[in-house]
Amino acid sequence: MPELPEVETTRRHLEAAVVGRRIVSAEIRHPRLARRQDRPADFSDRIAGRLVLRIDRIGKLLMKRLDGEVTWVTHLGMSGRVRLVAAGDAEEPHTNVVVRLDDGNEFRLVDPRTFGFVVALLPGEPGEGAWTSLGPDALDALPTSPRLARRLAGRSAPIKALLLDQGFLAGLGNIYADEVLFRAGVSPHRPGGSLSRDEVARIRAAIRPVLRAGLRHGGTSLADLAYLLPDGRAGDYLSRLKVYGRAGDPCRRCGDEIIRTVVRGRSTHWCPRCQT
DNA sequence: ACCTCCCTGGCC
DNA sequence: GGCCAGGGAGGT
Repeated sequence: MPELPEVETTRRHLEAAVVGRRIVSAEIRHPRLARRQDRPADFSDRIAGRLVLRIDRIGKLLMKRLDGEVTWVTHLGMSGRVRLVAAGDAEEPHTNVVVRLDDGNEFRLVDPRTFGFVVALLPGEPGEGAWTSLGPDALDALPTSPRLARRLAGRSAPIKALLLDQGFLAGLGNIYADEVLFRAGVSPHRPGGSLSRDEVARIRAAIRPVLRAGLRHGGTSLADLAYLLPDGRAGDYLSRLKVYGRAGDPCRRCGDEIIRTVVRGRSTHWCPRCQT
């Protein structure tokens, strides 16, 4: 599923292919994808004819900066992926947003479960971070460990839940949160406020290497191939995962069995021997 | 802090 | 035919 490494991989593909292009037209095929726009028709009206100046990523959000101070925001939800193809190419099912560019290519948002969305924001409208009060980006703005420790102090929620909370830290999802906690050697069930300074430092130190490793491999495409790169290739970080999806398999470090528990309704994979 | 909902494909 | 996957919003 699209978490920070998958969104960043997508961003890099888009940056290479879309920056400098002008948007010819945009079409929302599935109205639910425009649910964050006050008036759904605004999306097409606001981005048509505009030049793509830059593409940023904040947490799991893609922010396309257009001329006229318009920002086109895309969130992939949990089943969304971007396809970048020639306009005439056959369309996959669940192609819910189509944006035509002036070079004959199309940006297509394919999202079976429609948890993703697009929105076009004008200056002064609530932008990045406004709807969820997004925390610092886990890759680009990772707080120092004393700072993280301060923000964890007094928190009774399990650390896994805090890592998934986009207001606490933006970008981690279920896969990479489990991988970070394994690398740090910390149990996902530990209350945030119970972590020692050293444990916080280990978690902090694990975050960027785990995200960068995912990034190097083009992200994680699970067996369902819900996530693919914009050119249709699969990311291959799946085979490198240490705990996610490996319940019942031996821990790659100690050989004990990886177990699956549930934290806040989310499946959680960890090694009870390596993570305390 | 907890629950429910949204939504569809894949699997048993 | 029912359950599961889960990011995020909303309600209590």
